[in-house]
Amino acid sequence: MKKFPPTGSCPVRDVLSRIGDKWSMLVLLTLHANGTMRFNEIHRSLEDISHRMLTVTLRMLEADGLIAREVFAEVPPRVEYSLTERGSSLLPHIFGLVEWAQANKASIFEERARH
Amino acid sequence: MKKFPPTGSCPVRDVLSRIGDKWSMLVLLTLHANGTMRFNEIHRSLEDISHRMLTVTLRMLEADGLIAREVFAEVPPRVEYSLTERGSSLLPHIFGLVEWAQANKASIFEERARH
DNA sequence: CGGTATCCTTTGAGATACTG
DNA sequence: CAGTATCTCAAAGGATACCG
Repeated sequence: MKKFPPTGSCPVRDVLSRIGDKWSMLVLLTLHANGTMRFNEIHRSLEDISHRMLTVTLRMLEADGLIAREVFAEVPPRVEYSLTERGSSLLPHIFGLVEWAQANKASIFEERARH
Repeated sequence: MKKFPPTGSCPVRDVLSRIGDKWSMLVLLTLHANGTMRFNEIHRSLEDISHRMLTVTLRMLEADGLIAREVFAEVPPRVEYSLTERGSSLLPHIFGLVEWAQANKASIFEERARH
């Protein structure tokens, strides 16, 4: 029988658990859709993310090398975020999920209603 | 600017948040790898999932029509789980993510170490 | 503007015990 | 064997206030 070891010993589970959090995919999607964006642009694009969680999520994505952060020494300050190569390489797979969800959402909601 | 509306109004976010939880993908993966499985087989396959969370996850996947649950009226009881058509149709996209994670895990861990 | 820091609430999830 | 119920705790995440 094929087994799936605990998170601590499985790098794949580790990596996927990071992008599988509440906000990471959405940040990646909006950066892909809109190109380089400033902090508050991303904030407005996602609407219901809190200030704090946007910072946390951006830091995570940056630490994993999925997005790039560029600070401009201006007043008022300007910080721009964009997808890295690695971040871009992940996006087709996210789109795969999104398209599947779009194609299946109707029947899934029907199914739930029966339960 | 392209926007990404809140979960309550976005069916895609809703659907993806269900399979993006801690265990759903792993259950789907093990059912795909091993075919029809009993409750305790899945439990052993995942190793670190709790009894309770396995039940909860299975109920969710069943409610969304991604897995099928068949109860046999025997003593001791036997319950078998298997992927549905819809569940199977999701798997290629999960594999896309897994392969991406496998290909990128090494450089991601390096990147994290620098931060 | 783009953050940090703090506090507080909500959710996720494990442990344990009990049941048909 | 395959659950359900309860209890508990840790982690995620929101609100708010303050800072360079």
